[in-house]
Amino acid sequence: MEITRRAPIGRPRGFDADEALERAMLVFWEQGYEGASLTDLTRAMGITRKSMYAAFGNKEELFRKALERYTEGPAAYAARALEKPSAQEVATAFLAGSVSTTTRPGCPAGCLGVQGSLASGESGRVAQDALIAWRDDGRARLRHRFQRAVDEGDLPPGADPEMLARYIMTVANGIAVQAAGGATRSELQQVADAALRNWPPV
Amino acid sequence: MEITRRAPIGRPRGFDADEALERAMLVFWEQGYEGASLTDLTRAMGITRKSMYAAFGNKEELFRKALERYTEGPAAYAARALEKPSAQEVATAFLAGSVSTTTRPGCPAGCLGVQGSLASGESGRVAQDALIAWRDDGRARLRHRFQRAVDEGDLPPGADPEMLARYIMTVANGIAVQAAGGATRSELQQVADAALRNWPPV
DNA sequence: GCTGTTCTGCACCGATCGGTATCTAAGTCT
DNA sequence: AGACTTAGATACCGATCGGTGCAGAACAGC
Repeated sequence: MEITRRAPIGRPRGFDADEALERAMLVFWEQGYEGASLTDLTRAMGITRKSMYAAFGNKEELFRKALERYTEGPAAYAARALEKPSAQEVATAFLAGSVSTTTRPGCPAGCLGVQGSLASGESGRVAQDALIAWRDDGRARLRHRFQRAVDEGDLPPGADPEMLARYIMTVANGIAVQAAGGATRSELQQVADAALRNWPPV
Repeated sequence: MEITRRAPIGRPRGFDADEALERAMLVFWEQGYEGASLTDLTRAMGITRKSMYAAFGNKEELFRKALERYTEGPAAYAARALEKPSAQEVATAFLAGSVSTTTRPGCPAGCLGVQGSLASGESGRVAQDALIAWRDDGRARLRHRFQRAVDEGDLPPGADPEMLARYIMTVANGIAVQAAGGATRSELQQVADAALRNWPPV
């Protein structure tokens, strides 16, 4: 079989799909899944409903793709934090990234992974479940990282990676809620610092 | 002028308004403001749209009244916590109440004051603002209580009531998000305990 | 050129949204 | 009894919801 890598047949689309997805992500971030209508979304994306459906499937698929983009964009601080050399640095960077992303000027306040669909009616259930899985995934990565830290002696043998991961994720979620309510970056960084003051020593 | 306290004139309503409001609160709690349609609400309340409008005004007013009921019902742990004799006990009771209310069997998981309308489109802005004010109020009460504790020597003179209040509220908000994602009561109580381990000593 | 394929713009779909008009039933008042 | 007031049921309102059908425009390969 022969795989050809040519220009796609047919009329090329007249918009940048990446740019459109970025705009959609911002609308979901600010208004949540149910609060963002197709009219809001396509207006921000600068395309028609038909083009959106052709390029992204439907509203649920668009949300999923916006969430992926969020993970690799504004929420990339999480992956970077996990690569820090010590558990203490992981936790510190994770919370600092959470503070800075939820209070970034020019972006919606808060976290898409929290306020995108925290509670919803039937129509938003898919988005809600996607975000629960997203947060669970983040927590699992923290847990594995802390388990590794225990194995490597970076955390004391009695440390509980499961609980520590949930603790950090809980504080990050709380920071997101506070940011959505208008808390400032410095106020939240103080909170993050306080939350780490009892971090288990080596 | 003479004020008469008689039975109201006209046909008496055929439903218990308190009971109906309780049911509406549960729907808002589970589905959020925008996710709860009038059909969902009135079906759960067991009354018609017309009766709901006559008794409660409109959807926004119904939400506000449901939030009041939530404050005096499921969220009454907050007021009780503020009356504890020491700041340490206030913080401990506040977080324990938050854990137990957000994970109560038979009630929706999470906190109405968080997931009721964390992010929304234009139509949910009123509810969103009401919840921001609700959380701000709770935080202000904690701050005043902690300020009193500083004045009374219950907290060290260097303690920052503003920051401590925001810290406790942030952890409580995070607990609510975690509960909405299915975290169990014992898991969250561990998190609450961890969050208090660095509480400023006397 | 022509044909095939895909994108765009617009009108439109049925369903549901929050909210109401109308009529009748069920009470209190004089 | 009869006037008055309010609750309840039904049907309905215009607007908006997520999602499509259709005709024409813009590209590829031939």
